Amino acid sequence: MGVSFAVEAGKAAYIPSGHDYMGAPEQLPIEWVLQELKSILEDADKIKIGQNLKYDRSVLLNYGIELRGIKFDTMLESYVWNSIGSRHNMDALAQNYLDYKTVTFEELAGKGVKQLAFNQLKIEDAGHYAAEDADITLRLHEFFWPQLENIPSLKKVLETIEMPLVPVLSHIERNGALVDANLLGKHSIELGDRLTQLERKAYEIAGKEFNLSSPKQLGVILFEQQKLPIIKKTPTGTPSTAEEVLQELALDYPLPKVLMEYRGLAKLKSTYTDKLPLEINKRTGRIHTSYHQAVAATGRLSSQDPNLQNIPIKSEEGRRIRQAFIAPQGYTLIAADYSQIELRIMAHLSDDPSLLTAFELGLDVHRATAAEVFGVNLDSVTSEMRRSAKAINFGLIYGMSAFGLAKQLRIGRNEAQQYIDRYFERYPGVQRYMNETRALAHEQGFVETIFGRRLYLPDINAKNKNLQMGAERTAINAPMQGTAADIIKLAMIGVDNWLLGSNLDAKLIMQVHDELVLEVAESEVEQVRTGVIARMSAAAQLKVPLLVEAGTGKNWDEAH
DNA sequence: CATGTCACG
DNA sequence: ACGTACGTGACATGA
Repeated sequence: MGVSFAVEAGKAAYIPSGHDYMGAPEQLPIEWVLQELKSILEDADKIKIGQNLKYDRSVLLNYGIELRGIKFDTMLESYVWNSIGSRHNMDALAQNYLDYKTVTFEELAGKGVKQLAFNQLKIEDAGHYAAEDADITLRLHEFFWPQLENIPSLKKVLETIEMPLVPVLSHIERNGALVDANLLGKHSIELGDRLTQLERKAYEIAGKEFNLSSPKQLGVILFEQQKLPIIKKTPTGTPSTAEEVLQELALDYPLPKVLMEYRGLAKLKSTYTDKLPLEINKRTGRIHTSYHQAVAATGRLSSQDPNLQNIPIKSEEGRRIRQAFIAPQGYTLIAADYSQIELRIMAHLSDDPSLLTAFELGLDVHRATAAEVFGVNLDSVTSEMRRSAKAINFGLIYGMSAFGLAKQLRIGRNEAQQYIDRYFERYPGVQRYMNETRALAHEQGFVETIFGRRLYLPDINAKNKNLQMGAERTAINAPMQGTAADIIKLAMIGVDNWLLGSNLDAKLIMQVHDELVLEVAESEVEQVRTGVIARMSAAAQLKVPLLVEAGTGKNWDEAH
């Protein structure tokens, strides 16, 4: 509809172009406006400041303009400055940091079905709104940047991680992923049949029909009609019908087992096999998610519309959904993921000799932990011991309690405590690191990743002990989860820039926290695989090697 | 729009 | 006595 900009705080301009309400004045054609601006927008030496520039970059690219010189993004400045202080949309930032109330789009255009489109807004109104956006963005930059410059680690996170990542994410979003809608359609029909059967079975056991997808109706059947024991309550005090409850009830009663199967399949159908085909872009024939760079407090990305970071994998049925993510004719998918990256980061941070040695020797770390905790040789570790050790390792990353471990492993609390005690005896460095991290969090009110990204913990000294303990768990977890996020972001920048500067027919199409997925011409698979592994492994120099495993295949499941 | 549930790392 | 593992996003239900 138009372009707004500002070069000096307090002054801004709007060039209207596409407004077409009754009586709208004649305007410059957008193609002409952009042609005139093209040389500035594409000049890498003319620095650009914006709010969520990934979006602007993409819009401009639709008009054949490659936005260069993306130097500062106020959304990301805010996120690096304080990832949880506020939401990072411009209206909130203006309110929080400039004490300025912006005109919201709703105030201008109304809301609901009667809301006006932007091209229906009076040029005077639109002009004020759009110019204010530009002005406020510039003022926000002038607020954030001097403060970020004062904290070198934050400046570095912004300049070497978040800003260079913007075009990379834009590339991935625009590349999109190819999905076989036909295959998903067949899967949907099959799931539908199985759900109908399960429904019948449930009605038979219950003696009447009810909506299996309604926790409320289900609660009546289970706890009032069938009088099954209440194992857990939801936060509102109603009896819970969650998976773990059903699992326990299933030991003694027939209906919960049917419900568990129903829920699992219904989730796959409603969220994935039915919906993903609808997300395929008509023009490109591919699925284009949006990656959000300023949502997760720890530094991770999130994926939305659709979320491609929670595509099923754990069940056989789930893997069939991954099989629908395919490579086009002549291409292959590569899925490269970091092996145990958070535990490796824990080894690095804690400097624990046993943990460092385990990774240096390339041991199966859960097996090694089991050997230590249960006092046996590596060769004598049973699968049960390994399972327990794995739960302990994950628990440590999450800042677990004996209670949590006991629940996870379905063992007594005392036994769980013994496991933990034994672990800390064998890995004293880890215990020291955990204690130091908690103390530091209390002292300074935030924790940091290896790269200096901060996570503030407003509840770390709260009177409410639950809040405080929650903040302590976050304090333990955030440096590991956040450092892993920093590392893969650096790897993405390295991989994307390498591919762009090469003649390789290969592109990034997805990121799933510790995994990158690429679509590569068949003839170049080995070259790209080697290059990706090298760049992911070299994204950071830790005291332990960063192991990357990369598989290939015609679909995402096969590539794992 | 809140709630409960469940998919992923 | 109570609540207790970290981080997300999407769906169906029902008020």
